[in-house]
Amino acid sequence: MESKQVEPNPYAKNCGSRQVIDRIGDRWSVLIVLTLADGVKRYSELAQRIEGVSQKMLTQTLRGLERDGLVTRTPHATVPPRVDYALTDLGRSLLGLVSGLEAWATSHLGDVEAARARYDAREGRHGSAA
Amino acid sequence: MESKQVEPNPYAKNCGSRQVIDRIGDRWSVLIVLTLADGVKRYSELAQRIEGVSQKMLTQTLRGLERDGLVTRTPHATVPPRVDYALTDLGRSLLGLVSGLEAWATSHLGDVEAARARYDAREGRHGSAA
DNA sequence: CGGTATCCGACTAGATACTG
DNA sequence: CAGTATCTAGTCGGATACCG
Repeated sequence: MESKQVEPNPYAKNCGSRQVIDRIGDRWSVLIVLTLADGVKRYSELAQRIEGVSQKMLTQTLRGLERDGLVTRTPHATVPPRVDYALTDLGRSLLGLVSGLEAWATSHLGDVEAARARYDAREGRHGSAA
Repeated sequence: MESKQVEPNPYAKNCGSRQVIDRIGDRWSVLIVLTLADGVKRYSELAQRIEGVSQKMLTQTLRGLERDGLVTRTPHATVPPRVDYALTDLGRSLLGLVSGLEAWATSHLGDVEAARARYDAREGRHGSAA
């Protein structure tokens, strides 16, 4: 078989690496992975910890992460029911990157907000007072 | 709720750091920053290099990045017109992270695809054929 | 060339109601 | 407790048309 393995290129629209970037970029994925950083969590813990996520989005994102092999889902047949979520090795391999993202967001938030304020102030003077 | 300056916390829905994560997470933002990594580019070069982006999304994302202080926009009053885009220092500070993202996506693409195939195969046996 | 404005369809995400 | 199903509003994003 001579199907050449071209290197993954996120600029190419058909390349799967773009899907991977999409998943990482997902607003809830990042927060979920971050929340699972310090160990296994149950569904309700995630829901509580991640402010503003709806049940639908939480479940949906969790399923996506599970599908991509980043988290494991472990249901317990107890009553009341209980489901545990944890990072896989693959998920953990992403942790450094994701917490780097959080760190960047946290430390450069001020810069970004200042830049926005500057830009928005500029909007007003398009040549005429508005 | 809280006018006190608490430390940025992406879990809190009102915290700006979530907006920052959103911007980074944006599918086109990542690709644009990556494309600008090796220097200034003009609008048409970006459009060409980033496959599948529409003019609307390219301009819109570029404006967002400019507003957030990550890229500069430099129009030249020549004919035909020409606009150059480049990363700011802030934008460059993000480069390591973003290319780390690309590297992760590239190197773990196979794992993710395998996990997906495994998961999807599982779907078929929910107890009923479908 | 490098946009902007508008229209409109497709997908997203939230609220709600119900189930194992 | 941990979901699933459904409905719907809002947003996103592509195509098109036109301007500086």
